[in-house]
Amino acid sequence: MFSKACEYGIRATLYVAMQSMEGQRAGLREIVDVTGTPAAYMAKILQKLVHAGILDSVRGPVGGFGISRIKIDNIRLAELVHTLEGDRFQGTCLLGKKSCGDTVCPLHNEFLEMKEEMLGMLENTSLFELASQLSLGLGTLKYRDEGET
Amino acid sequence: MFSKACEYGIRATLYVAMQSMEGQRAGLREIVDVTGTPAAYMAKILQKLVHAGILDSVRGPVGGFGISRIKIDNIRLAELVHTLEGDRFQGTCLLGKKSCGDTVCPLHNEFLEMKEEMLGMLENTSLFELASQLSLGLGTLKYRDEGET
DNA sequence: AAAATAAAAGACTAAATTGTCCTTTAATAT
DNA sequence: ATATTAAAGGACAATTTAGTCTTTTATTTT
Ligand code: FES
Ligand code: FES
Repeated sequence: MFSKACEYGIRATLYVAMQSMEGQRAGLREIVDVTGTPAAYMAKILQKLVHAGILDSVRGPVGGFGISRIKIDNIRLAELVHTLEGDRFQGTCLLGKKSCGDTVCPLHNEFLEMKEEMLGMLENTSLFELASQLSLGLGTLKYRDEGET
Repeated sequence: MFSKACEYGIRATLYVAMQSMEGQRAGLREIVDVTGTPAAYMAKILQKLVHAGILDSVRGPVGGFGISRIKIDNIRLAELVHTLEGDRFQGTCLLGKKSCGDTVCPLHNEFLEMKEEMLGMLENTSLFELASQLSLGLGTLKYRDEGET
């Protein structure tokens, strides 16, 4: 569904959001540990999120990544996905057309409703909703079936 | 959403189905022309579909690809996708877990309904439905925004 | 039987994605 | 000031996906 970069990025962002809500910064080491993802690769992804203005970072001791409460409330999954995947989920076609324009792919009609629902979901789900659930212990950020031998 | 191989494969299969319903075999040249896809790559994909028992093929003049009426009626999009993508869409997680098992990813709850709908759609949409629509002139197999300078 | 046709098969190249490593820069603490 | 810490940055390696090219095999036509 999503690229690895996007998966990792979502997981990291949610962890950072969770920590920021507790007034804590999250360091790379910590993020990588709690998500079980490749450190150097995650560093790149975090960098991208900082560049995009989604996360903020400070260097040095006591440094790490954070995200403001305003952003936690306002940033939607769609923005995260767009930052990490580009246009791949931006109002586009299931079968690879650039957009569902004038002429339409063979799956357009069958999947129209489903697609609207999915894009709506991405557009309406805030980081806050997701991070809150995580704080309540619903859901995990680290998967056994991934890396980590 | 889907890989190129899968996109191309779906488009090709639908064209072959359309032609088979008219009692015509479809050759690679023709398929490539009508879908606007890279010929040699499409050949690989068609081969895979033949191996999977979805399409049949005959060599030599008057040869080409076909699909039986029974298969047109019974094969669902899910089978096609599974053949061309492996398990990537097989009852699995939006965020990359192998399956929505005991512990669940942060998107599981929000997207559960949507995902069920999508998997249901893949499972319930037959080639016949899609090919019929194409025969009626609804939908296109060749995209301007793709290759083909 | 030969010539022509079209799929099968396999080896290969190109590009994108994923992942690693190593150096630099900024912040803090001693 | 200097040593330490942690992110930033860039160059690289590995893997996967996408795409090409060339030869072989099966079928049909002449
Ligand atoms: S044209 Fe393909 S989903 Fe709309
Ligand atoms: S666990 Fe991720 S969608 Fe179910």
